[in-house]
Amino acid sequence: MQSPVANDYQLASFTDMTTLLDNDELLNALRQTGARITKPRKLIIQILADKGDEHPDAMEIFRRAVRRDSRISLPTVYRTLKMLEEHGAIQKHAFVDGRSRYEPADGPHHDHLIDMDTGAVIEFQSEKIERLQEEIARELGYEIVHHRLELYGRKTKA
Amino acid sequence: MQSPVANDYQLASFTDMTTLLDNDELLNALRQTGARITKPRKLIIQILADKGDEHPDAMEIFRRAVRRDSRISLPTVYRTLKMLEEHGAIQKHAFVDGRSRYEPADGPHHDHLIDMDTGAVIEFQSEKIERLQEEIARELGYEIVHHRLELYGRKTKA
DNA sequence: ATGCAAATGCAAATTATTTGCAATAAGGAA
DNA sequence: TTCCTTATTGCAAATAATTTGCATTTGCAT
Ligand SMILES: [Mn+2]
Ligand SMILES: [Mn+2]
Ligand SMILES: [Zn+2]
Ligand SMILES: [Zn+2]
Repeated sequence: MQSPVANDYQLASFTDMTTLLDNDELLNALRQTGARITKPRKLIIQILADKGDEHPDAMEIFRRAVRRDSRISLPTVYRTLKMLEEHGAIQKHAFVDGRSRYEPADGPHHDHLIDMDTGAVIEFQSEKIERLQEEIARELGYEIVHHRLELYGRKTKA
Repeated sequence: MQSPVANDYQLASFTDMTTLLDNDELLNALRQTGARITKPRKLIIQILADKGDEHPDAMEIFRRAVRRDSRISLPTVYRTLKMLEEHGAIQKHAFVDGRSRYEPADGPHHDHLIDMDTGAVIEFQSEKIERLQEEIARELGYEIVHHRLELYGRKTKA
């Protein structure tokens, strides 16, 4: 089962810094930019930090938020997500299914494998692939600003 | 300028089979499925086969079609594109900019590098990356059905 | 406590794509 | 060729995700 050479990739399960996002680190940073720390914002940030099922979309975040404060609105969820993304605190992914999904931007870079049957999102990282991408871009005369790598597949049966 | 080892990737400029798509091959295949070869369909297939600027979106295809027959409609363009995609004759890509873009599905697999300044789409292929993807999926217990790899970057200055 | 700009909620707008439906036309039969 | 059936079309309206206008509320510096 173990390959002769060290594995290139690894499952992206980082150290559990569950509460890193909502801890005042971010709130203070936001305050610094002149942004106001409102109740809806704190709530949304908390929800994103709660590593439940990963990569929720805006509607799912909205649902979870409503549970805790029914006065929140969907536009505010979108506005807050955009703000957090511009601040670099979260990342937005658009998988093939339409909606955008979000995740905290702490932890190292990784890409995704989507289970086509269950919708599950599995994270992985491959230094080799990252390097090859850089190399390819460089030889084409380009500098990569960002990239998108998604594998869509099904569990191997048996 | 040439690297010491053979290049893994290569620019995806295949043999120029410009008229492969619209030649009766496809039309007959479609006829076989019971589909009718209508004027709008022939037109759209021609447009896709005319390798002009690559990866046009539905609206662009619609514009080009209107030039040759002003009676065509946008829904018909979408319907025809969907049909061709289901038939495997074309591929649909959704880059970060929203709209979906289409290209004939002849030629070998390749991925894309998008010039963030000009919007230009550069094709490339890397056997190594493809292999690594397979390997990663396999070790995670998955079989890849399809994938998406897009590099977004800018021309290296100087 | 006050005041004001930033943020919110609601309704309406956007954008890309899809769908309902009556009219048209493809193409096999006669 | 002409007929006939039914797939396909064009148009208008519907979707679905996300965004925006605006009057009202709220954070927070004074
Ligand atoms: Mn992730
Ligand atoms: Mn291509
Ligand atoms: Zn990556
Ligand atoms: Zn590929």
